[in-house]
Amino acid sequence: MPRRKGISIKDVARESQASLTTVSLVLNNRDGRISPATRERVLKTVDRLGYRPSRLAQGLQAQRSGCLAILVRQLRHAFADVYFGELISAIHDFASGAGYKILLEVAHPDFIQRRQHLELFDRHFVDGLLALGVTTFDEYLADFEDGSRAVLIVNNYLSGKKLNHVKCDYHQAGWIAAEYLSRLGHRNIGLIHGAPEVQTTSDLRSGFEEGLTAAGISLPKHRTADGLYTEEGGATAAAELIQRERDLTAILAGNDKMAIGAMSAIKALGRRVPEDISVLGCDDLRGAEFCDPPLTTIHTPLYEVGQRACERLLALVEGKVETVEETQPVSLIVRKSTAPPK
Amino acid sequence: MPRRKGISIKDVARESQASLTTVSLVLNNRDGRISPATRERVLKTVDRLGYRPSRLAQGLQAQRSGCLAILVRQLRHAFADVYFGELISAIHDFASGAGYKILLEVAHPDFIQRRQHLELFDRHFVDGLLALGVTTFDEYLADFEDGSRAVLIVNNYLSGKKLNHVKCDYHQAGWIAAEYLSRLGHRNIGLIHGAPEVQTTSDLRSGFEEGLTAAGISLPKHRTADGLYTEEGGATAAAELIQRERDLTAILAGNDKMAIGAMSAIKALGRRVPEDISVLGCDDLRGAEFCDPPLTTIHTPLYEVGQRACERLLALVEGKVETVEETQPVSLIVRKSTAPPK
DNA sequence: CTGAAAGCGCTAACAC
DNA sequence: GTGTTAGCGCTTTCAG
Repeated sequence: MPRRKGISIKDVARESQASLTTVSLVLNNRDGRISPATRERVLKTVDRLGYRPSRLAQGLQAQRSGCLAILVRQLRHAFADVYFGELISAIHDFASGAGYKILLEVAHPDFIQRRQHLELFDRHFVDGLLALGVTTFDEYLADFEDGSRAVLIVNNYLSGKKLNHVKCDYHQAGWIAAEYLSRLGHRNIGLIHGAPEVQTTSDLRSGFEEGLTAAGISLPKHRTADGLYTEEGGATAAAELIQRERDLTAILAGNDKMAIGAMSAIKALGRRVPEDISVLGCDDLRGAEFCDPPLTTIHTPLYEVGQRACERLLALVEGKVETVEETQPVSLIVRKSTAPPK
Repeated sequence: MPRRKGISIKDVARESQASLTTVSLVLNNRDGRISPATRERVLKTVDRLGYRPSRLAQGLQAQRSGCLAILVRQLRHAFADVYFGELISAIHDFASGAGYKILLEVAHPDFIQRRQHLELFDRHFVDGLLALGVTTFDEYLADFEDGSRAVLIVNNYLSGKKLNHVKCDYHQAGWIAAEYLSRLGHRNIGLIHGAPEVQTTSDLRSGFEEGLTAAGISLPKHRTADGLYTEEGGATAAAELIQRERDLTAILAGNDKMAIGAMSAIKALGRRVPEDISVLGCDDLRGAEFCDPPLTTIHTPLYEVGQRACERLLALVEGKVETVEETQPVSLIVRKSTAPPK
């Protein structure tokens, strides 16, 4: 295999009868002082030789790599998850628009134990890091509390830890859900929540409970179940809730996946959605629209959160801001999976 | 935000009373010639200072970045696709085991037009590239035919182009499907195929046709339909096939997604799977096992293909091989969605 | 056994 | 306007 020759700035300088400096100045548009003729000559040569400055050398000089890391929680098939996929797409789009590359990392135990999350910065692999799927178990994140490295948690946060984040308002989501279902006339309402180690799970739940309380409705423990944020988990949880309380008329699920699982379980039990039981999701990811019946859900602006997270991270990287703590509003999308109780 | 100080090899040399060379030799285990005492002293200092060599400087010196790119076809939510997710996970796992980082890129038109696929190499962003979701439309890949850059197509290929690849044997998959369905006794068999611009689509189809022919069965055009590789597409295609030929007793779908879509359409039309119509998938991704009924499918070893692709790419990067053209065997996984015709 | 010095490719003071 | 030079952090001859 014929290896690339490797054209350097020296070659351009020689071939265009100019010095290294001149070439560099032209290429970096610091050419207020360069004569148009020279400029032209240099650019022609660059083009002819197909010269491209080495990022390695530029990075060494500038002490930055031009890369950002996406650190994803270790989950089976993390990269095959629509939720993460949506965020990754958003981040990638924004980053590449800003001239940054994206490095993919998975926070498996070995990665953490070898302190690679720090090495990423200290060895100049990346200039910043976005953490996805963060939970309270992720104690390594405390290493970033000193703010010496540009790190930002995407669509989550850790209560009590001083860590940058951009997220949706899950407390508001819970409140909106409670208000909507109670206003439809539901009284016996269940909750299928996600993994408790995820901070936003608690937020959704507390918002939901507060909203229900405001409407004079309680959420006893037997009307809640863990759906593990998966479809199968949602199905199991729904079946359990119905078994525990046969006159349940509505269910809020902590994400769309669990809502879809819940709907299939409800149908399998011979009940109808929404005639017998209303199901309300949360996320509004692709799929929510196309399931049967189309899912009423709380729209969390994930793509926007991903983009905004990336934008704010770059502000951190460039030292333009010290701290980022942002919460984006959510909204209700009414489709066909909810109705007044019979 | 207090920025990192940046400890360099110089600091270690000074603090440990040794020269740059000595420190470097110790760190790279080229220390046959270093006295144990010095060695110890250096390592202590490295540890105390928390020194980590800069990848930028090392890379500049070695003329390699230690990164590999995954270039994914531009699709809506490419990163949210189980198929790509499985491959990306496999590649990431292998690469990080081998000390390489993964860079994520999407082959959108702008990326190609700016020839960033070449820039990735020429600017030393990456040492190698894996292309996912390749189609015959991807003409930019011809730029890699000269073999000067380490590039490998994952689970596909381009007929007529001299490009490295590691893939599953989709021709065999088609043949196995034909043999299995015909042996069950089916004669009126339909095919829901994927996008024709994907080479493996043709392979599956030709293998299927050859297998059917060998069993004395034909596959007229009206028994085939495009399912776009999506669930909705599979559903639409199945409905159409059944409408065209009411005594169809079996369907092969080009991937599991389309098979699952087909099953839901069949059930929606009041037919049963497998009693009325058998459905056979291809992929055996998570989901195939858990749908209703569990899907009989052709298992394509995607995780293994991803790992192998990465391994072979590294061999290309390191100049150990010139060419890679590998095809992995597939196998039939019988579950509950197929049965003899009534 | 250890160190001085060159050089990877680039940028940016600082001359001229 | 343009060129010389030092230096980013590291590895690697080559001397001692």
